[in-house]
Amino acid sequence: MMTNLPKIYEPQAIEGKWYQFWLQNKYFHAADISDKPQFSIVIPPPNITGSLHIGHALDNTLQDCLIRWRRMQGYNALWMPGTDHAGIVTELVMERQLVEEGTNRTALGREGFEQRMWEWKEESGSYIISQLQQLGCSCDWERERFTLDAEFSVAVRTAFVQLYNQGLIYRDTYMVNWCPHCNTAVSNLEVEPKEIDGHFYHIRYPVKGSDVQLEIATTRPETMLGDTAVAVHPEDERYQHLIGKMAILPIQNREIPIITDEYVDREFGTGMLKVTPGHDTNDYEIGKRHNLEQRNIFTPDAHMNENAGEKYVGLSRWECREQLVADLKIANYLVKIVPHRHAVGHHDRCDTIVEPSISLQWFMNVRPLAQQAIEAVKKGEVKFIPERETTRFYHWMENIEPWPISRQRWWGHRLPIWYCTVCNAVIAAMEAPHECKCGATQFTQDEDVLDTWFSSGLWPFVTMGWPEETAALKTFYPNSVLVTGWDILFFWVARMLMFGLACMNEVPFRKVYLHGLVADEKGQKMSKSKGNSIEPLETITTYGTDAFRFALVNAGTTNPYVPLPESQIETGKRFANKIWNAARFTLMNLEKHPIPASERLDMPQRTAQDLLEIAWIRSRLSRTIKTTTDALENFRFHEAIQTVYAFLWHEFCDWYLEFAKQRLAHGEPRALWVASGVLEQGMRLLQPFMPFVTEEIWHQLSHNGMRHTSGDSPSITVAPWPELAAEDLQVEEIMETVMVVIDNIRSIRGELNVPMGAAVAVLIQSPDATVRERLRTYLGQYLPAFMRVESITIAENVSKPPASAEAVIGKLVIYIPLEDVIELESERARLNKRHQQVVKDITAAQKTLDNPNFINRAPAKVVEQKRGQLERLLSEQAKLARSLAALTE
RNA sequence: GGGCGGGUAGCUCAGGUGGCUAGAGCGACAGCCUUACAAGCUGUAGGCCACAGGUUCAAGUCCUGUCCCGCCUACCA
Repeated sequence: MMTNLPKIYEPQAIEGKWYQFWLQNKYFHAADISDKPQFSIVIPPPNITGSLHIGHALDNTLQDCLIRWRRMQGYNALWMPGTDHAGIVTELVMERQLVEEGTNRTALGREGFEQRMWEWKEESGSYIISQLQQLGCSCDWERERFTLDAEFSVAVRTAFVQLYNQGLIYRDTYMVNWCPHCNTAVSNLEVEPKEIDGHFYHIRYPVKGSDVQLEIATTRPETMLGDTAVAVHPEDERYQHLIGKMAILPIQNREIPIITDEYVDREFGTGMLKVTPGHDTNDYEIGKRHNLEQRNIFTPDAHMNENAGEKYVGLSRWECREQLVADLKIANYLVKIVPHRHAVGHHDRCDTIVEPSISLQWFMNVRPLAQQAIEAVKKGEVKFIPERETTRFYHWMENIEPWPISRQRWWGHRLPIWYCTVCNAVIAAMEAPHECKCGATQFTQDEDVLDTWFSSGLWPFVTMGWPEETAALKTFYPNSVLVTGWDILFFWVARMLMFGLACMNEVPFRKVYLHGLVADEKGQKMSKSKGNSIEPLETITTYGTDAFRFALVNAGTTNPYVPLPESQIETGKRFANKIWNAARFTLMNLEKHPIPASERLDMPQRTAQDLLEIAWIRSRLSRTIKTTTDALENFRFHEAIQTVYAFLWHEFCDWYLEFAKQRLAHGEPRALWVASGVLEQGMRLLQPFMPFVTEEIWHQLSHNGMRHTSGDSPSITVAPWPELAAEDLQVEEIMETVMVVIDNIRSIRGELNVPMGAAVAVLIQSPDATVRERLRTYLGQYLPAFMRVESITIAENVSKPPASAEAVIGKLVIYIPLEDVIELESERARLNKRHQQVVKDITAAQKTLDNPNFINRAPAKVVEQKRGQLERLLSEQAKLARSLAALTE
């Protein structure tokens, strides 16, 4: 038998054990074919080489709660796990590692580099998985996938070729965001505009055959080396005479036309725009409209190329800027430099300032798919929670631009594109072609790899076996829910939707729950680089996994930023300890009072013999089950855990167990037996949130004489979700009457500092026979659970004993004679405070009831309530006034 | 420039479709080692629900405006 349960809950002692138990018994496994209803979630695959950060912890805890809850409800619940190769980020980390080793990726070569990446993946790849397991995640690990595994490769090629054949994937020369550090094109989404303090450089451009000098403002003087025009607004009166003339580009002394374009803002700067079609998106558009030359002045790593002129070749962008400005100044072309704050695009992965450049890239025309996705959402095939995200989604999708999908990198899915070495024909195919239509048999495969989001966009169906028509695909697609942070709505969610519609002809998931990002106490997003982040594993070691999960779920609102103060984790730890001790108490007493075989603990309907507190706790439990279930249905995680917390702590522990103690003291163990039943159900309710401590307690209960009410389940993980018993409003109302009286007596004792050991006499006066009857029956049973009681007197009329404290609750009055302790002053103060409050409430209620419109228009029920309230208040006020008068005498 | 979210106790936050006296956790104060838990128990204090109007019998909740804070988004060089 037990009794050696430690007084303090020790999470470290049990967590590993239970996780292994769950794994060994395959409780997390979902069947491909099942009679049960399906429920499926795919994990947002974490970076293979990453480690668990606070954002993962929140995201995965919420998913685990949903999966564990549905599993208990009897769903065939699949949580599909896996990892992402994560393209550029991963490469960058590896590159840093290589530099430390004194080498670099060029030295290794493509094959050597890829091999290193795979080796690294093999050795560090399971790290993040083991961390997810420490967090308690109940993924179906047998199914684990990787976005770069062999099956994925087939799927990616299949999708690519299909989209290519539909004309949705094409190759084009276009202006893209170029990252000079990563040496690749990136998409708009990967560019983060950041405000920086820069300058406006005002530069003079002479006009050919004239003394006029144009004054042009720019934030990037070095790009003038690529200027091929100067533009003004067609209706700008100031410059009409210059239109069509040639300007002379300083330093290079190149002639460039002065053109007109609607794009130019007359109000901004000098109303005159230098046009650099090769390195500015807007200028590129202007250039196309006017057929201007596109001059590329940068090398891929953003140094100046030969087009920049001899003097500048080889300089970096910033060196060139400095040199050029100096040269302009000497040649007297520089008018002034003024400080100017503006947004500059940075590559989100390496924080390098991107260089818009023209290059030959592969694009995906996402517009038609975006339209389909919008329609699917409008038809309700997918729902966003919170709803406001729908607006953001529409806005993005309606303005979507072609997606550059090729990356000049090595770690990723290589484009399934081959070029004929003879006729340059472009062939998209699953494998290298054998023969070109020109007869040639030699091909080279495109060097580029796909944007990492291309493959993760296929995640919901590739993980289920696509392009094969597998049973899993049939069973689990579309997924039930997707849970992720709002910050990757466009990156990932939108893409999955489009790919799902393109490849499966069906949305990938029914609901998308977008939670906030974890922030510190100042509302700043937690991140390692800011140094303000909570380390999940350290937290788990210090507080225990369940405590951590408690805090995460409790914070899991849909606010854009969710603070996670340490105190919340502390609360989780205390809560775990609280229920641990409730179990300890229950078990210790069950040893002395074993449950007889005839006893039913499964919360059936109330029977006439039931003790009031048993009927009450049953009703409260039932309400808790209902509220918790409802909250989970609607993704209100905070409400769900708050409900269970409040029930277990403040109803079960604070009241019910105290009642049970009282019963035990009188040799009546039944309330205790029921306590074990309530606790068992409470553990089941809490299991999705705090799986470890609940499993431990649940087993302790079963190994120590308690017969479970959850059938033959071998683990709480697969035990049924608690079922509703009937709520009993009358029982709750009776108990409420008793509790209010007890609260008031406690309050008197507390305020008047009555020592714990002192027994009190309680006199209660009530004009209501029903109330008197209830209190006569029950107060004597329950009051002694909380204090020493000398006697209880209940009557229609009670005369106030001398030197007594009193409390008035509506028409009911409680007197407690306290000859030894009472101080008239403090008693008067107490009553006076209450009296003032009552008078205030009376005024308000009176005012409402005096309004004829209220009587006429408010629902009868509301009017009646208000009248009842006023009546009670008036009665209370009268009694308080009388007592105050008596005290003053 | 456009859009979204927020402003409720000292702090962090709850407050489905308006309706009894606006809640919780943490913190503060006072008192308790009451035989499950001092990581506990009991009691107390603390709110012009940002501000100003409006709708309504009734507003923390709905509408309009204002002021702050945060975020997303946009081509102002």
